[in-house]
Amino acid sequence: MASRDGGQKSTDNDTRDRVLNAALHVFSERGFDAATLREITEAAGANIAAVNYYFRSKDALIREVLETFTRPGIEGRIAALDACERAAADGRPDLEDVIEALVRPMVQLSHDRRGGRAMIRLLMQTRALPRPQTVSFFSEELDPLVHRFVDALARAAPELGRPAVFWRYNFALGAVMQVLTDSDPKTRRLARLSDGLCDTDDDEAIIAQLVAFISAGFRAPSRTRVRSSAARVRAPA
Amino acid sequence: MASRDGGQKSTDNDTRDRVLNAALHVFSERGFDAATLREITEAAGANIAAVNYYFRSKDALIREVLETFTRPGIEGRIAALDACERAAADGRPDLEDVIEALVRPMVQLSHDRRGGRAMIRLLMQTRALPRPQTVSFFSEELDPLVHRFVDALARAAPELGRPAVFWRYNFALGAVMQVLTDSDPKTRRLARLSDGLCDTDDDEAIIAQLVAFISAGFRAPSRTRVRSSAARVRAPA
DNA sequence: GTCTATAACACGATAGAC
DNA sequence: GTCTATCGTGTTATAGAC
Repeated sequence: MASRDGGQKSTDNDTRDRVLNAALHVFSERGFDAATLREITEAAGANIAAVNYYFRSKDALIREVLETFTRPGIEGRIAALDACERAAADGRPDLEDVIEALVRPMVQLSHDRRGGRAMIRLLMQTRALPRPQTVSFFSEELDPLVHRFVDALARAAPELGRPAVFWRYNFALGAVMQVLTDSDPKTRRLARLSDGLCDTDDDEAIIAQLVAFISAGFRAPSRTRVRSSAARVRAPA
Repeated sequence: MASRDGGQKSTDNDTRDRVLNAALHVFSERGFDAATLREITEAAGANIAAVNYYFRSKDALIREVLETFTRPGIEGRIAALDACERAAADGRPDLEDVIEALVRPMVQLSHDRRGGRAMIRLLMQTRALPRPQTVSFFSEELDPLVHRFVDALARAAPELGRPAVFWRYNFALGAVMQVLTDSDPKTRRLARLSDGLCDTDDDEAIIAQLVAFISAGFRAPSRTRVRSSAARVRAPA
């Protein structure tokens, strides 16, 4: 896309990489709209015109940031899923293992100061504020991953119907994203609320809690719906 | 709740309400930064100067939108929690009931076209992109609610340690937010991914799935951490 | 490749007529 | 209360010197 012959870029371009990195961090902290190219290039120690030279526009820069930094997280989860499917010779992977394959790469990513944490923040933003471009990008990149996990989970919890697996995969993903968001050093909401009871810097603690919670959730029978009535209170519209 | 004499505004002001409503919707669809006062007033059928007349600035308008439209969701959950605590004479509320008190008001809100859905989107945005003003506002308004739920959940699941209750309350909240986001008519991600298997318009189905998943998660014993090792694959940084 | 200078435009805010 | 007109600022993007 940029220049060079083959199509991609040659990695020895210092300025381009510095801008790309700065863009990731500024975007993640200020949002795509509020972040300005001036902030980004300033943080990168580059000139404003550089972004127009290496990328074409702000939109193209956004796209490039997503494409560049999204890959590691996806590959991490694919690798982990591969591993735990290989470990299951009978084609019935262990439920805990599959869930850990989903959870661990994301949790570890969230503590990576070199871009992982910023990428997680960006992911949250694209979910909260869908733009045509980011939405299409993420669905292209992430949909296959979702289906792989849903398949694995369906095999690991065969008593569950396929719709239930879909629902619960989403619940699981939401649980992860929530806790990563609330563990963010920027806000530390969970640590503050729990008065320090929850150590949001302890990867293994987070993973252990998540795996325990989620796998129990997946083992719950699909409910045939008969409720006690007590909590049936209408929400004010 | 708005006001009358005490200092605020008299509710029979048409233009002000129209601007406030338009602001909610435009903010929720475009984000606080991208949304312009021109868009908002145009959508409200009002003049640009109106926002400066009734509110003081864009920032003040944001604040007012949050304060006005945040209340129903909070009150809904408080009312539901009150009800299920009253139903438990022995001070040990039913776990499913507490969880439904958390879940039902939010799910129902998300299908309210009159502002609830927009409010949910806004909530997601403030979580994904914390600004000083919204962060302080939400923590003032929502922290007490969190503590009430954590207390109730701790009584409903007495075998769980308090840290575990905090972790899992967050997991639960994340599960809800995720499924509400993916059920949003704007994106319909879950319906698309599941090829229609999940009916994201069916309140009761969503609630049933959520309650089953979350309560099972809360019933899982706090894990004493011994893992099988299979899925222990390092994520690429 | 990098920089300065600037074009072209949109924003929030407000003054002042009605 | 409502409107028009405009000010001052900051934005992306680019032309052109180095």
